[in-house]
Amino acid sequence: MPELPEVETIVRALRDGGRGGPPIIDWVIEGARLLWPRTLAQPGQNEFLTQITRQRVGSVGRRGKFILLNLDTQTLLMHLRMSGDLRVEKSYSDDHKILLPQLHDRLLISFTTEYRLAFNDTRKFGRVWLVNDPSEILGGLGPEPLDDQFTPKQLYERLQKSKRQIKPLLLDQTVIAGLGNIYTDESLNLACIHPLQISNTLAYTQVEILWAAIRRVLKDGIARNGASIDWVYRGGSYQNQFRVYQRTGEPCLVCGTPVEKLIVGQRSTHYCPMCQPLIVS
DNA sequence: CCTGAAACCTGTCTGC
DNA sequence: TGCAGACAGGTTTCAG
Repeated sequence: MPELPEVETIVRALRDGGRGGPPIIDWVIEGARLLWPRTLAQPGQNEFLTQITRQRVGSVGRRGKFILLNLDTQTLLMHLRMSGDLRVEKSYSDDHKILLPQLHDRLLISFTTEYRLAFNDTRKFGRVWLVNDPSEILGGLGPEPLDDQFTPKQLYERLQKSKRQIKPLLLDQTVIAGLGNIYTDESLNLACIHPLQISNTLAYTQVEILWAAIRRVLKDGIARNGASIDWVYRGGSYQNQFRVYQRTGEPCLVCGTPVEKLIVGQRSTHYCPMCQPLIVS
């Protein structure tokens, strides 16, 4: 499911309330139930359950597609991968019975507030880490695209360093953090760049346009609470703004040419062959 | 260094 | 109706 805008939407809901649940800031963890052991990447199950108990949620953050719960002495990192989602809900029914986990719940973290955080993940690709130093997991990530620190020059230098196709490069989280298949296709279309264009052939002007396109698309995605596709993600309406993603055969909104699809790096890739020509030099 | 394929999983949709 | 196959918002690992 989630790329940067969907993860940001979830993070804001944990912080401020929303998506059906109250904020979890300042809540104290009472315990945890691991329903699918492989969801826990680090540490072992016993250490995890012991260490997380009685820690307070000081703040909630995001880095790329990672969700960060900053606890008293440690950080809980969560990555939703393809089909993960979080719910904040009551642990008990009105007659004080513990509510059963929902289908595909993989981890339940209960708070002393009688609420719990459910990590739900149909495809079981999602992972959580409880670590002392988050940089051990997040250290390799590229820049945050919406940060003030992130400049066109910075993007240009990274693209110049590589001769890879631009689409797989933008999906590489060590190059730039947070883009996934949807927002990469949308960014490249907005910037009029072919997904197979070799990154170091892009002129600085084009990279400036791409930089602006990436930020525009991500900000619009956040403004609409992300995109809901198929059965996976709750809320979000950015799917109604798609310019090319999943619009194969439909007319380009700019020139009317049918949107084409090809496979790049094993990922479906949607683009307008007229607006996004491959420039061979 | 780069690309492509496979693996990790379950569910949905399409076409025969 | 049933079933095989393709495909899905991500990442890692391995072969060439």
